[in-house]
Amino acid sequence: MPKVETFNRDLVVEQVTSVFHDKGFNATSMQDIVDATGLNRSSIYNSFGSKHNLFLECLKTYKDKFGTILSEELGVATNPLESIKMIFEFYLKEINKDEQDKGCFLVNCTSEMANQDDAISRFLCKNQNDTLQFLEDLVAQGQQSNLINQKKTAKEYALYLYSNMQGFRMTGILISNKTELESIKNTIIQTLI
Amino acid sequence: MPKVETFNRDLVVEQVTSVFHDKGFNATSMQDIVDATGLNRSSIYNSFGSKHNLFLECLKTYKDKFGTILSEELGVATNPLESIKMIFEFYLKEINKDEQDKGCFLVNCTSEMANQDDAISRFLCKNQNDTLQFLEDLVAQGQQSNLINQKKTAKEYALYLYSNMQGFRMTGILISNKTELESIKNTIIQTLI
DNA sequence: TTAATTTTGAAACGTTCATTTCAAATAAAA
DNA sequence: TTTTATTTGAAATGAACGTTTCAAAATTAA
Repeated sequence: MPKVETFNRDLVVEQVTSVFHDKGFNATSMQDIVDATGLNRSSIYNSFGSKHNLFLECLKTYKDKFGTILSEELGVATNPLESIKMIFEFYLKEINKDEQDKGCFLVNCTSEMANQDDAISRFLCKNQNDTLQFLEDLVAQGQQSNLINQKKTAKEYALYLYSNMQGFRMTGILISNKTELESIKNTIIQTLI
Repeated sequence: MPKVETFNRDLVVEQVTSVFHDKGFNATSMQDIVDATGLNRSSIYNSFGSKHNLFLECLKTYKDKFGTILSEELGVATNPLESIKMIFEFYLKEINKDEQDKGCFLVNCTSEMANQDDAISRFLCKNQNDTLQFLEDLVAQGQQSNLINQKKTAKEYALYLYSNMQGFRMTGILISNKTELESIKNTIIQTLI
């Protein structure tokens, strides 16, 4: 029967994601991917189909991993407002970790490909809607317990927070000053209180 | 003496900007640029030097044009808070005009190239600092006239607004609903009052 | 141990890339 | 009108692109 894939698929996806995240889809060549993984071209095509397909898999894995880590972190939150704070603190940590100022893979992908590639666009839209729903639930709970003001509806605050998440990630590309970024985070939260 | 350029440089830059804005730097080929302008390759190289140089010129022109139009619009503002509101209303109009959901050329460029290209990065940083200073001045004036609260310093609010400008432009790529976008704008302003 | 099936390595595929070349066309200065 | 400097058009440059090919190597069920 068949010889089986010898490489670690998860590891390969992680290595490729790192390249895509750094350079974007279009600036990343198949040669870059070969170099980053040490795999042969034919192994990559055999296992992933195409550069585009490989990119999509990286994107999905990144989103899942990101979501999982975030969920874990939010587990210790004592209330919904605390959860929202922790989301931005999580982003802040991500920005500080990001020494090459690559920004968020998902945000970059939106900027580069949302208007060019239907499959990517659908994925990003779905991800966006999930995030908005998640935020709306959090805000609604926060408003019920009077931790978050009622000047706006939960849905409106969800949109506001989502927009700020993207802006925060973008801002982190050119601004690395921790104090400045923390100030932005605090100002965003101030709106809800 | 010399034969003189027959084409309209401003028009050409505008045509090329449109392509770069739509597809980004890396996905735009020299052939795309030839097609968009109707010029010959050698004319382009003769007049602009390289794809990279042409891109930089487009970026600078975009920024200048953008800044000029915005300044004109802000001319009718009755006070600093009104000016800030109008900035976001201007962005809102830009998003609504943007039927192909291309997003902001400058934001997209930050996402695609800030961590890859020193010349571009320097330009973007300078532009960012100018914008931050402009916002800080506006906020400071607004605080002096008690139109904007003093929960945060002018500099902190400038950073917050800058981050929101980027987020707003990013959000506009995937969200086209005018009401939702307007709600985001209002929530951002609410923070200052 | 053999047969069946897949993954691999290395090379090649045709296409497109950004850029260059250079003679011909052009236009203003002399 | 001639000279001089420059822009053009068309073609070519070599390198890099994403993808395919195919025989050889590898693995496991029979």
